[in-house]
Amino acid sequence: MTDGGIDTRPSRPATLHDVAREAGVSLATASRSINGSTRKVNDEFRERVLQAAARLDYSPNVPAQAMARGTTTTVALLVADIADPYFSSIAAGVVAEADAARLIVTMTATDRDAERELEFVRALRGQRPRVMILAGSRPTADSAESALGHELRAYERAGGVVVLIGRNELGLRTVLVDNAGGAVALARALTGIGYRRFGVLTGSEGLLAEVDRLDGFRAGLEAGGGSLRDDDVVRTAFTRDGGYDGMRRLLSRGLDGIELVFAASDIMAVGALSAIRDAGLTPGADVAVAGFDDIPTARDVTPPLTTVRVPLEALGRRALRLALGNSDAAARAVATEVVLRESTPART
Amino acid sequence: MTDGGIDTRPSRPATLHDVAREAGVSLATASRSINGSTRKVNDEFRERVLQAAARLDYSPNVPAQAMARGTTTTVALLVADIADPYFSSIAAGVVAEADAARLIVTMTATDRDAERELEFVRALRGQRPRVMILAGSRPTADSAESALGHELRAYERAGGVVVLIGRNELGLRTVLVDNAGGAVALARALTGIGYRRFGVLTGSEGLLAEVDRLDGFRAGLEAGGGSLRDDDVVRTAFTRDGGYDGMRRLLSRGLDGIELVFAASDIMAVGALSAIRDAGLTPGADVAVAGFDDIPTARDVTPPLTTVRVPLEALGRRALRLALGNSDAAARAVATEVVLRESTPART
DNA sequence: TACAACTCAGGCAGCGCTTTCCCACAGGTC
DNA sequence: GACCTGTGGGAAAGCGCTGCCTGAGTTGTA
Repeated sequence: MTDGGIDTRPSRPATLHDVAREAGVSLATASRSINGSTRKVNDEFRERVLQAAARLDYSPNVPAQAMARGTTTTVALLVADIADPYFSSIAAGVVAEADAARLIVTMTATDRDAERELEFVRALRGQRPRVMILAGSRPTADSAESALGHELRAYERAGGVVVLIGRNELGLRTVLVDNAGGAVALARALTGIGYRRFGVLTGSEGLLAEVDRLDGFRAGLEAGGGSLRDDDVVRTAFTRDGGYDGMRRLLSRGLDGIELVFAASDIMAVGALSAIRDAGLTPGADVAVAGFDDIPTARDVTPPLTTVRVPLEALGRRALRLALGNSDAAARAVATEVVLRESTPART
Repeated sequence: MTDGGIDTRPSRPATLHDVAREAGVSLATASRSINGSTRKVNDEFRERVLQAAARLDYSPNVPAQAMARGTTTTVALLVADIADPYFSSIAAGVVAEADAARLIVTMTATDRDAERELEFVRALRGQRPRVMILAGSRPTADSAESALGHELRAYERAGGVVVLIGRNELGLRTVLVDNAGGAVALARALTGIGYRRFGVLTGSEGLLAEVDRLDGFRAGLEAGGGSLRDDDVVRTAFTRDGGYDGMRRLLSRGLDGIELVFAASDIMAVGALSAIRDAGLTPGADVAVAGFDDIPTARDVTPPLTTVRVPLEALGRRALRLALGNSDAAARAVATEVVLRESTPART
């Protein structure tokens, strides 16, 4: 870490006070020059201040500014799992939008643990973020629920704004995905290309997304003339391995006429594809598969996966816009779009 | 947003002062009770303070604490692209480790733009984070380089610590990946199962990772008796589409005896697989493909991709540990591991 | 009884910044 | 020339918290 002749002793960072002294002006003038207030500052003074700041490598102390101004420039984002493409895409959207608003994003993972989520909300509240965004659907009712609600309400009462993504509770601002509509459209598209007998892999936690997708799919089948028997609905974990296991269960029990398996998320569908292949069958040809979300991988598996595109990054952007008071972001659920690919070849 | 009978007027959040008054103790005692200092506090007093805090929904103002204490609890993380599994995995590691150290992570994306990176470093410096982590290799030399170095050095001089992931410049702390070693091992493994004639898809930006992987692969081939002609090395974008294009170039030019194409990253390899398939060939059988990184998708494509595993999350954890002064994290480059899968069937 | 030695609550001075408020001065008007 | 108005720099009061310092009260010892 040595640096030649340059002085590397840890010295305290330059303060505005230092800059003011160096420029030979008052603290107030220095402040006004650097961050530009409503007040005007003589050009020559400003120039002097700016040069002094550059000379001292001055960088305004954000916490101090926050305190003096009584407001921060922070957005807190709470997701279930950062490495999950679903959430990292949302995060990318939030960050991009925050960027445009010159806000900075702090990010934390709950690991899908309601206890941790509560704990983090509590801790994050202390940061006095302007906005708190919670992504990731959770079971509709649980013990930590009321505590979470209490915490979030206290935060809002103190002037914060919270936005929920993909869940609708507690009377808070929400960005919803049109899961039901997408599932309806998917079912109709599939019946439209000749499928009649279906199976479903869905989660077992009662998440909002799970329920809406299954209900929507059912409704769409009804409209399109497809059929789904209750015991062809397999409940399993909402993960790749869950999809694999669920599909295996279906296969070992005997497909019994099922032509297409709808997995309630793409990662489950990916697991299902592997299970089909491991059983010696060819996905698409022997049994078709469709998913939901359109994660990037969906294009890259073989056969490419039919799915419903959820504009994840847009979801993140919209959440922040909504928080910042952009009312058109408050519109109805984010639209989804059916994407037919080779995992569901047309049946003629 | 209405709330029944409860008062929802935005009121200023409770301060420690309020809590102290409510509990009938001094500010100092309230502070000591809530955050626990070296000083002891009478149990009864503490209890009273804690209850008052709960009653008022008190949440300590972190920026104010930061200022009073003269130190924050923030880690700033700068990555190229949050939605990229490579970076989101690293981020997950950083966040997990930060969590353990009760630090919170702020995250920003540079979009692979050196200008933006510089701008962000400047802005982040103002947050006075304890640690700054920059992930994502960049061309070794460019115009913004010296400015970036200046900024980072100023930050370190003021007591911060910066860690670079996957790049080694400016004499800063670094977490390095053993790209060369992994590539050597991969080449030997591939020659070991019978491959002799190779092609390579690599990036065109001169990134450290690109260079090391290619050099290592060459060295491994030499040792293992494989051959790689200079004009069988295709330089293209370090992305999925770059991989697709590069492979197509190779195919349309004629494979000319190439048995296996090594793509310098998994996403490029995924693109290459698609290109091969689109050309009517079967990846694995007609031409083998290997990648690098072992992103989750690598298992899910068909055929599953042979690659070199880079423990991305561990990389993130290690970066933070290193920053926090855990010296064993300063050890040598993070080891990588060859993972042979069906995209490179043994040639007998 | 007197005094030393502790213990621990409370007072208060900052931390680095923004933002009134005050005031000096320049320019304009009658 | 007296007065008003507008402009813009500087002094100073906080923002919410921590941590040093003071000093009151308690216990122990001679």
